[in-house]
Amino acid sequence: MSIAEKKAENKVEKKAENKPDRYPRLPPRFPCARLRSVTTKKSKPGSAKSGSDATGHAARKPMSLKKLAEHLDLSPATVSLVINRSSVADSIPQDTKDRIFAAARKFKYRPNFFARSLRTQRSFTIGVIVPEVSDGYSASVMSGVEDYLLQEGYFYFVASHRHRADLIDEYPRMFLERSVDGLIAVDTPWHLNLSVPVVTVSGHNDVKGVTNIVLNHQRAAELALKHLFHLGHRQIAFIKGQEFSSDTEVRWSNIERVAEHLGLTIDPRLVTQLEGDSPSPQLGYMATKMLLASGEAFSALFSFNDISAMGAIRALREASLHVPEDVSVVGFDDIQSAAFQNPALTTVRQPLREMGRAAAEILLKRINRPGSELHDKHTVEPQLVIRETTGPAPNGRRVKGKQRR
Amino acid sequence: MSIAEKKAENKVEKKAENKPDRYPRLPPRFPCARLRSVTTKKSKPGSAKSGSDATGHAARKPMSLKKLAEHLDLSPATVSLVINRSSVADSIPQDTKDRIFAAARKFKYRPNFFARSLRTQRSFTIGVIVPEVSDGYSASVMSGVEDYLLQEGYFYFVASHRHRADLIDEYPRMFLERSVDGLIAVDTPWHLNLSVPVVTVSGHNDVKGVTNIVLNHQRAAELALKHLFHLGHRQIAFIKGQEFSSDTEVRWSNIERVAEHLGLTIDPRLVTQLEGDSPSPQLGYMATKMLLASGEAFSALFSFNDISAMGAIRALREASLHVPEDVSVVGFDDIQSAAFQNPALTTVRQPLREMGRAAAEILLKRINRPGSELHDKHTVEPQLVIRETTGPAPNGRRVKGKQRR
DNA sequence: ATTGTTTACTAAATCGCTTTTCCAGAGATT
DNA sequence: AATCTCTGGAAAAGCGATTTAGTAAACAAT
Repeated sequence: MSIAEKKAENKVEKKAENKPDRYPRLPPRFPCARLRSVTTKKSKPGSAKSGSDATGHAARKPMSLKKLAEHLDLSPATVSLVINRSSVADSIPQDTKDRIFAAARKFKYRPNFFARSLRTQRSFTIGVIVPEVSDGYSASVMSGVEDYLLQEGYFYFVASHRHRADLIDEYPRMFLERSVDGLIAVDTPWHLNLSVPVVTVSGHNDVKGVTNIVLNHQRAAELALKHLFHLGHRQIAFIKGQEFSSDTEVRWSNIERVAEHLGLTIDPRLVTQLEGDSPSPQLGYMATKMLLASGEAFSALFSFNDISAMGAIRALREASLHVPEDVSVVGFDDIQSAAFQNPALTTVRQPLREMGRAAAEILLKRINRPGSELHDKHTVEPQLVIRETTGPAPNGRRVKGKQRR
Repeated sequence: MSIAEKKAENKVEKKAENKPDRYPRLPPRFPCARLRSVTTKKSKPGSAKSGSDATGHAARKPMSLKKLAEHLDLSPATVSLVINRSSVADSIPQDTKDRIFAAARKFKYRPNFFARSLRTQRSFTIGVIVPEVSDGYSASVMSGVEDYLLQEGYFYFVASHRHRADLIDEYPRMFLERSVDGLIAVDTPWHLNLSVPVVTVSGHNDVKGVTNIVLNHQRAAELALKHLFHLGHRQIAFIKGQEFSSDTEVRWSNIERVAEHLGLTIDPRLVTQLEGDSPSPQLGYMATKMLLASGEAFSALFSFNDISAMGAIRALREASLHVPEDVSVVGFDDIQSAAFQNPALTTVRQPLREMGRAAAEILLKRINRPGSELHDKHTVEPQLVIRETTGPAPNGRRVKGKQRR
């Protein structure tokens, strides 16, 4: 056959151009998306020209497997097998492999993602659904998710449902249509039992097949309430999370339980709830206004999150109450700016980034080892960060209003 | 032919099952990703079972075009043409079309995304590159981007480069490998000239083929400086943005220009810069410490963003300086919590969400009408939000330290 | 009766890759 | 000499669509 002859030619050629630079390292089975997979070696980021040329050229005629094989006088099958480091290619001499890698590198060959995904039924993409990207909570979690995902060669889609029930239903379907390999739902009520692995962050519904990453809420409640209790606070007000927030219920029931253990009675008149889905402190401000309007006395306030605590503090100040002299305030989350509030916010820290990372890690594990037994819960620990918004309860343990009982 | 016979049969069948519910509306050419495209009609979100069944079933055997065609006794070509509302299908009787839509609906047919993208070379996906997802600036912009994108049936990938030059180079390439239809770069220096449309938000490099969405920085500088000037401030300190932040330079040069117009001289000793890429107020705190350590007098401080302004205020307070009595502070961005600082922050608002939306809109326009002339700049207007951190300059126009000149 | 024109579809060629199956030749073994 | 086992690779069947270039049948017009 003429192929044999041509191959001989090629071998000569090959020796001439046999540069020692190897084909970029690829992951075991799926080269596409790894970091640094095909770095152009010395293009200075500063030089617009090099970028322009490099990509302009590559984009004009993206090398296909077939053309590459043709050029090498090999079949596409062989090239594919070698490039994917299939064990079937074990019998192929290093020589040939080197030629293949060299050519791939030379022509900047990159497998077409769609073709590949079409064949393999894998997208190396996962879907992340959050209430709102620009919300600090979701964003922190996503940051952790991304961290792990990109490192593992996965990309992710994001969709914000903004608490619209129809979207909470719709987006997962759309993700599925796009053939994501898995889903992460952040702070989103979850009911669906999908055909791909799902991990939630702060999801509390027990749906079979989904893993929930959750905070140890009992511990969180203990940290906050014991802290206040030891400072002498007995009349404690609470701002619960919004109805739709998936942590609201669990958090609250744990607070109730811990309060009982401590012998603290929770006055229902000192409990309010955030209403509305704005990510601004406004909601906490409103809730606190209501608390104050009720005329009930309280010396401490435990708010659902830091953002609402900020609003609460403003409301207190407007009522001429000093924090923490008159009222102590404890937030939740420990967002970046908590430490820089005036006064700096005492808060219960959630390791949001770590939770995101864990979610991604567990998800990929489930995707890649479908057999492994799945734990339906992964718990992380909160941490109390004491700053300036909490202090000893004022004498008489209340700030104003009539004394109860 | 037997096909004709079978068709006749089918027509009878059709009349029997001809429900008036139409196949979900599809976009002109590409049905896949539109919102609400295939909503299951009355599955209550609350019912786990319905979700489970619906998707469990659909996932088991996703209907393919071929099988659908087979079932209809038509060729895949016909079905495809009809479903995509191709004009070639104009000659097909409404009757048949209805049958097709009905069947598609009945079997929940959804075209395989990869197969389709493979053929059409379009992914209906765009890549968004940001410094860091969990940074408020990026997140707000992304929120706007997402808004428009999802509404138009596009999805997006996110990647955070965290200011690593190699990633700034790498991620766009990875996006390209994934065949995104376009790219949005947020607050990221941009040099590449890619084969797909690119829009930057706050990018200031003139790369041909990329559209920059930018703030009117001259106006922003005017708003802030005139405000301070009219309050009597003459010794104004500045915190510039980080070296790597793409707005830093433009913002600063505009401040210089406007200051000159106003007859304000900027004392180089009153200019510091944020260092490090933490998204916390810490950076502004450090910068202000240095400002204070220099011993130079100033009665106002214009900070690069709200986050750093928070840190600055804390540093000032620690130095026993009152805001705004001793020093007025102006931030930038108007993030959600700015209004809830204590005191509430005066700041220059950037319409970040709108900028993101505009970026997405312009990008899609360029993707879908490649011919249209492209404007390389789209400017949006800032707005001064006066709150509590600015006030009249103290007598003598300085707070402490030796008087200059 | 022949020639257009519609009408209503279909065949078949991709898109670019993966992967199983097969196969020819070389060397080793019986 | 016949059989076996490696080696080194090729063929081909998909994956699930899109889309161009037809084509048979029906009808109309000349």
